[in-house]
Amino acid sequence: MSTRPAVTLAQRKRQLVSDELSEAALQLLALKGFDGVTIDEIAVAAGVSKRTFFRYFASKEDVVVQFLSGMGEAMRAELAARPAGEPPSVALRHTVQVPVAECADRSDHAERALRVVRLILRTPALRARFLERQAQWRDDLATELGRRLPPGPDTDLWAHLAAGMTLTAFDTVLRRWSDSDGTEDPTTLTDRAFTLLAPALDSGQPSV
Amino acid sequence: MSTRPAVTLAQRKRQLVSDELSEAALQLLALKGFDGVTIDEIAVAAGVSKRTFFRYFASKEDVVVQFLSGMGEAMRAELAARPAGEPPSVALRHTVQVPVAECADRSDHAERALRVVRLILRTPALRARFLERQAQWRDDLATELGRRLPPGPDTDLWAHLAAGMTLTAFDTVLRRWSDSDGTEDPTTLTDRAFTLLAPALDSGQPSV
DNA sequence: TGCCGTATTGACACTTGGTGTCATGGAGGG
DNA sequence: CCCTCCATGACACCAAGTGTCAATACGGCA
Repeated sequence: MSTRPAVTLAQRKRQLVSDELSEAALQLLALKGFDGVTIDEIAVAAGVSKRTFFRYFASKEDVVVQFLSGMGEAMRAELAARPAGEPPSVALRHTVQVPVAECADRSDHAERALRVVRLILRTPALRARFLERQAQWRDDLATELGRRLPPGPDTDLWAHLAAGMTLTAFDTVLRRWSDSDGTEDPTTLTDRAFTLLAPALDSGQPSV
Repeated sequence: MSTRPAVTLAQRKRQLVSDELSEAALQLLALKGFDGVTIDEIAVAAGVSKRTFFRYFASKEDVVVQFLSGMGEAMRAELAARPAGEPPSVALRHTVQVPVAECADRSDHAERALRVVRLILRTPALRARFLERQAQWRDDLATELGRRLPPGPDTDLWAHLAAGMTLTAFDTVLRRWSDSDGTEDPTTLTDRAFTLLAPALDSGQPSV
């Protein structure tokens, strides 16, 4: 066959185990709550040993949070791709819409996302990890925003605040979406949020 | 003697143990890092058993985070005390200045605060707990803001976003203060941040 | 003064999260 | 056919928390 497959069999096997673990964990956690499930249970359910679990995930929180891992990079990439002349409020709104759209579309994937988000928001340990991850995204967005601006004394401060407002909007939308059990449309919610934020995002830029 | 002292001897003893524990923990954690200190060490240093430690603090993180526990309530109270007619940006700026002022004043208390904040910001587990606590404060500020506004369809959304912006400003100021080793003045930093946020805080209120 | 209910504590055992180490076994390459 | 690499499981181990129980000290009361 192909002498040099783009993805080796070992890699696919690894992915398979990871998926199995993820699946088992989400199933059990949603069913019995975060503290009601031990890692041994998850590992056994996935047909591996506890030690192997920790070769795929750094912690119990990690299984859940890694489910949303792509969002940060997706947002950063979207922001980087927005045209330079675009007003910040528009660029950032589109940035947030990227992960939000994943929740908005009506598919089994979206339904699973709702379950995960609900689990995160109502479990303090998970919520804490999620916020930590958000803080990381905030820094990434801030540096990306810094690239779009002429350097000035308040540029860095403004970038961090703007990134913070953006993530605040994201977090708020996510919570309302979760609390409403997915009935509220996160896309229009995001638009409304950015209407409120726009004055600061667009006119608040430092005047040297 | 007084037949019914306002604070009993038992209560004072409890406070004493708590202080001793806090002191020992902060000392050791700042010295050897969060993961470099076991709870046994802290307990022994304070002259109690590990079991007693957990009767005063829920977790290792809790010792540190509880050090800042007053801030949330102080902010909520300050916001509640601001005059009703005051523009949101002014009221919220003063709200943030309350905890910031504790860092700004040049005293041994402020120096200790700097050590604690630095420890929190550079320790992922502590940072996560701190963000969790901030999320709580955000909800509190949001409900307090809701009281100042006429009820409308976007009032709740606006309140959460405004509270989020406020806490973002707080977090950003804290980080710059910590990164600059306390040389940057957090008070003026806060003022600058709210100058940037004011357009959204004051004009962004929902029109029905 | 002597007794009793209550709160604090230390000791101990136990569960669970998380890590280091090693031996095994299977897949693929020469 | 052998050799190397990598994933895995088994095991021991540490540290975070928690439940339980006995001892002790405090405060009220007769």
